Parts: sequence; C-alpha cells; structure tokens
Amino acid sequence: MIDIKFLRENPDVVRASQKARGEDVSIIEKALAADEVRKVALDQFETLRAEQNLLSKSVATAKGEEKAALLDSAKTLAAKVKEADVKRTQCEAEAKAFIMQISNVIDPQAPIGKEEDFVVIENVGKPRAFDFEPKDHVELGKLLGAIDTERGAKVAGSRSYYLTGVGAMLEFALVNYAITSANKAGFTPVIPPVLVNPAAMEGTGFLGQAAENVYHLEKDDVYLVGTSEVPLAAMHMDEILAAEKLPMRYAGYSTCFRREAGTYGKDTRGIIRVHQFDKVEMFSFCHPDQAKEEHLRLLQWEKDFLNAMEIPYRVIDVASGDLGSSANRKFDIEAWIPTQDVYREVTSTSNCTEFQARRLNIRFKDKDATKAVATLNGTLVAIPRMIVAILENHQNADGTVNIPVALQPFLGTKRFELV
RNA sequence: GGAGGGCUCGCAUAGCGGCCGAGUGCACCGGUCUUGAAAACCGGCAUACGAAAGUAUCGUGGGUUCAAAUCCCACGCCCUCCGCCA
Repeated sequence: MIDIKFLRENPDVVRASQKARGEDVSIIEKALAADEVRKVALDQFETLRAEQNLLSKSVATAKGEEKAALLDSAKTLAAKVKEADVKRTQCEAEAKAFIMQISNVIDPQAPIGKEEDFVVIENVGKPRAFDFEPKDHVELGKLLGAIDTERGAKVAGSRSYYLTGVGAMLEFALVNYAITSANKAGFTPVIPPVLVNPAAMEGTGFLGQAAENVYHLEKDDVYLVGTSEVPLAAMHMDEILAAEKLPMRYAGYSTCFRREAGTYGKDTRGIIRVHQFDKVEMFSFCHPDQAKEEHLRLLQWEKDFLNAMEIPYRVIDVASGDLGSSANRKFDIEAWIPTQDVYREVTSTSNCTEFQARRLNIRFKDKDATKAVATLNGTLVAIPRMIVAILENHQNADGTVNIPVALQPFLGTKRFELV
C-alpha cells in the first residue's frame, strides 16, 4: 500500500510510476477523488457522533419529562448517526480499494520499459566452451539417478518430480551451505509455516494479480505459500520493532508451491518450472533510509552464492514493467544454462521499501514518530534451478558431474558418478 | 471430533449499561534527594486520523440500546480435559 499522504502531495510522481509500469494511471484520480469523498463522509459522521455523545450524556443526568424529551431527540439523532456511519464505512472501503490497486512507486534508477528492457549490470564468469555435446539436466539427472520426472508425472502430474539419490543429497548440501553462510552473515535461520491464513497472504500482496498462482485450501481457508517471503514478512505483522534492532535479517527455508497457471507449454521439460520446490530466502526488515544499501547487500550475498557454485551468471536490473507491485526495484541473477544457450533466472531480490510493511502494519519507533519499516527479500538458493545450473555447467563428457569446492564438505565427494 | 475456561493500555490484574480511553501493581522514562547507586518522593507513560475541537479502538465482526469493555449472536485465537494421531 502506498502512503496516502505521499499520493496527495506527489500525484505526478505516482502517475509517472504507474505509467512506467504499464499500469492504470487513471486509478490515481479515482483514488484521490475517493479519498476526498471519504474525508467528507468521515467528517459528517464524526460531527454527528460528537453531538450524539454529548446528548447521551445529558440523558444520563436528566429526569422525568425532560428525560423523555431528550430521549426522543436522541432517537432521531441515533438514526442519523447510523446512516452516516454506514456511508462512512462504504466510502472508506471504496477509497481503500482504489489505493490498494496502486503499485509501489518505482525507484528512479530502475530502467523504464517492458520485460525485455532490462539492463545488464554485470557479467560474471564466462559460459564454458564444451569440447563435447553437453547433455541437459534431464538426461544428466537420469544418468546420475538424481532426478525422476517421469515418475513425478505419474504420481503428481505435470511439473512434478522426484529428487533421488545424489539429487536429494545435493539439495541437502545446497540448503546446508546456504543456511550456514547466511547464519554466519548474521541472518536468523527460520523454518516458517508454509500454510498461512488470508491476512498473511493479503498483507504480502499475493492475493492481487498474483492470486491465480497460489494454491488455496478452501475448506480451511488457508493458502500454500509460493515463497517463504510470505511467512517471513508476516512474522512481524502488527508489531512495532525496536529501532536499534534494525536491520533484522532472516533466512527462511521452506517448500514453495506454485500453480504455474497460464504457463502451459513453457519450460515443460525438466525441473526449471515446477509446482513444488524448496528454497532458502533472505528477508530483511530495515530502516527506510537504509533500504537501498540493504538491497545491494542482499544482491551481494546472492552473488557470493553463485560464485561459490562456480557458475557463470549475469546480474540484471529488472525493467519497470516487469516489477512486482510491491517492489520499487528488482535485481535478478541469471545463470548460464549451456543446453539452452541462454541465461535463466535463478535468484531475485526486491526492495519493497515501506510498501509491504504498511499493509502488514510493521513499524518502528523513530525519535518523533512511529513509522513503517522497509522490507526486502532475496533468494539465496532455489533448489531445482540451482541443480539444473550445477549439473549442466559442471558436467563431464561421460555424464559425471564435478561438485563445486564449496559443496564438497557437505557431500563428502568431488564428483557425482553414474548409477 | 467432544466438553469446559479465557481473551482489557509492555507484563499482571480491576472494571455496577451512563461519572470508563479505562483504576491498581510491576516495568519503563524524566526529576528531587544522594559522592554514586538503591530506596523514598514528584511527574510522565496506548494507538490511528486531525491544525485543533473531536472521532475511533477493551480478540474480530454483527446485534440490542438514546448510550456497550459491560447485554445478545457468530467467528478467531489461547488454555485444560477426553478421543484420535506423526
């Protein structure tokens, strides 16, 4: 949710932001108008209510006929108050509905444009030159006994898979390495709930346009999270955090569930796009003035991870049109996938400034006031995509795969052998 | 799944339908006193919107009433017991 005061004072900035995102600009006039109507309705209600409170008090002390007369006028006033109250509630809901539709104001430094208008910030490492025909991760996964997509489909449908043998071990190694390094960097490791209530989902902004990609368990009205960002952000919902404790950083390990609606035919082979996967996610609550720096720190931790995995990648500054509604800037890291001959997104970090915290009502006390904190998130490792990158980039001609040095202690070997 | 009990300002509690946005204790902050501290004493201590007046908030939502923390209904959460269970 954007700051209504900011909107009132800087409608042009918000308008420009909406436009850059390719989103509805007219919503701003509607929101401002509805806000005016809301204020009038609120004022009318409050005036009547004040009158009623006053009158009610005099009823208490009055006696006899005087009391009867007062009661009479109090009754008619009560009806008016009720009417005004209904109207106020209505106007408030309308105004809020408009305001909630407005996305976060983009960072002026974010590139303007559509999905393809991202800016490459840097390239790290060089795509490997193979002196043999590289196999894709599906084939390698079979040879190593690591990935079984056929049985995944048999048992759970498309976009499902089994990680077996070294595939399962590789997940444990990746998670261990990720959590261990995050812990060293000062993150509190967290295993959050993956089944959350509507308030958590709504507050983190996943019930808007993103709703169709979320699994909902109707009978119990709970949701399966698509990322641990949801339970991590909602962890401090309705709390006032101690200013001196900021930034508060958490590394959450959880399963993520995604319906992948509307992606038929996209990445159907392998485990690039799946309904269920595990992920270690970084989440930070920080002072709004620190958000930009914190965002770069999250990006650096992501790069450290990719570097440790010895995988060539590039960092892109995501264009305005491709930002999530809560983010004001987003950096993606894309790993080189040899058999696709392209860079594919493996991690992503977003600066949500105070946008998300305002919805979730997460604040801190400043000298002069209680204000919303800034929230930021970033992927440390999303398992399937990292497995794809490792298998494909570190494969040998015979189908064996070399293990990055950083993971060797967790796996007790330097190479995955054929089964 | 069944049976009970509870949800009030950081914590613990008080609260007759009007004098309750709400008392008390603890904690916390400021001051007096003290070489310093403790104790004692004095004062301050919920949040949001608003320039202010004011309005709203006693788990949440509805209802009764001129008037609800207080009465009624529904839901949520917590606790205890029984059943089931990794």
